[in-house]
Amino acid sequence: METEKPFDHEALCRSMLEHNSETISIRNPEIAIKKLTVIIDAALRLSNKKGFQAMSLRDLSKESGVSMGGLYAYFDTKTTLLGMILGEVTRAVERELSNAPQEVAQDPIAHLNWLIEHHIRLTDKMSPWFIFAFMEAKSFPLAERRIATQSEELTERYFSDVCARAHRQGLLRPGVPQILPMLIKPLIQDWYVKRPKYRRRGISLRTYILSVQAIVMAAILPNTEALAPDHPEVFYD
Amino acid sequence: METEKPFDHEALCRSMLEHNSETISIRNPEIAIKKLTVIIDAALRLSNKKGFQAMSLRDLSKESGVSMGGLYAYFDTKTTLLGMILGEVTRAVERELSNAPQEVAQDPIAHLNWLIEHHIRLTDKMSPWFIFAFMEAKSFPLAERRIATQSEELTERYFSDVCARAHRQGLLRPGVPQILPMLIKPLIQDWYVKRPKYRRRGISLRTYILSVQAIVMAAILPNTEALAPDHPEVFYD
DNA sequence: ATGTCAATCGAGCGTTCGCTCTATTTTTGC
DNA sequence: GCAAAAATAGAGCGAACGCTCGATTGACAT
Repeated sequence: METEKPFDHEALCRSMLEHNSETISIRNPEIAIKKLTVIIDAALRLSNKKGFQAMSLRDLSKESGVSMGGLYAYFDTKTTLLGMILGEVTRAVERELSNAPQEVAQDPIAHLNWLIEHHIRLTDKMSPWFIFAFMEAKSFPLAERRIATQSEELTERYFSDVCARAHRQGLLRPGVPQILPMLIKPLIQDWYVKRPKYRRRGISLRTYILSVQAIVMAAILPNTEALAPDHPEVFYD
Repeated sequence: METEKPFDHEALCRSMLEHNSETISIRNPEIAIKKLTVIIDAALRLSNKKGFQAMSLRDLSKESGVSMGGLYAYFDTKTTLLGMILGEVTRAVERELSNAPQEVAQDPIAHLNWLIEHHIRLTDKMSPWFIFAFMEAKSFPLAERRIATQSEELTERYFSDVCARAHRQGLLRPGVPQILPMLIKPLIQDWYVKRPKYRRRGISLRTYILSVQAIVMAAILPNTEALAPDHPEVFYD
């Protein structure tokens, strides 16, 4: 069973190897990256199907084609494997969302739309990773859960900072809920958390992004009429 | 102050007993309800802390104070226990959201606000149940997962029906995303999925409800300026 | 060819799992 | 007050778990 190749899976595993070199006992990086890719791929597939706890290492061995002993050359504990995947997700978010283009970052409204679009696109490309991080967060050991919480708060700060800047510049209409920045994340998350539903209904990634942007813009901008002249297919007629 | 308690665990467990009488071998209903309440209470506590799969029946026995053999008087399989809880959640949603007051149901906008408020309040009162259903949905066996999916679609239809009615009556502004009804659910879910965060920041239930309503109203109504004259504490100054 | 070491394997270890079953205690009917 | 019935307890069963480790393979320098 072969699934579609995710976004630069190999590059993610290379980064993963660098950040976990002390627990990975394989010396040859080429071999390590190739095999790590196979293992992580299988782990995400199995884990997202029936849960990380329910995935046994014998399942993982069978699905990846790597023996039990082979697996333990890449992690010393099942929990370590979990932490390795989580770490890669948080790194990706920080890497992708922190560097908005200069001309976008100057305008808070454009910046907010940029954050929404790129966050959704990132979670789309890395959806198995984000599904994993979201669903298994509660079973993390305390240390790893702290990291997850901080990552979540970082993401939210991107939104709240840009909203605060917009507010300071007088760009917000009256009556914008103070918790709006907290509610952007769940709007974004729904794309990968309930992805089969959107696929079933034929909702495209582009439509989804435009819709979330439209909702957030309607919530914060004074003049909402001028919003959606292009893209008529996205909206009620 | 006399409070009707439609949502306390005992009433839910009574309903649960009625709907699972064939798998529960206890004859005396009083005993059954009392003990079932203790068991379910413990099961939700343990399961929401570390996941249903990770909760062993020995854990559950210890936490609830009921012996292993005692537990199996109430379910024949661990999976059955999962299904019993899920069934009660779906029944509660259907029961609570299907009967809006006549005067509310006549106005689509008022109806939508009513649905938002009552859905959030329901999930608040039954939050351990909803957290359980949300987090463990993927580990359901196929049959139970079908039920969960149908329940999810039913909830969404409440929103999409009322939006369609509003649209037919010409109450929507131009540029309302067609997938907006799908995105109301995640806005509602965030209250219980990330409840500790909202508690940590001192966000009240009332503030949360008003905020979600404000965002949805801003997304669909032509004239959004008149929205939030009362409740100034909820919004940006 | 041979010695060396990284890479790989999978049977086996101790533990814990879901679940059962008999023994025991508590409640009920008269 | 005492059988009969209902409710409860927890040791025990086979299976599956996370994890280990000595045996085996493959690659390469000499």
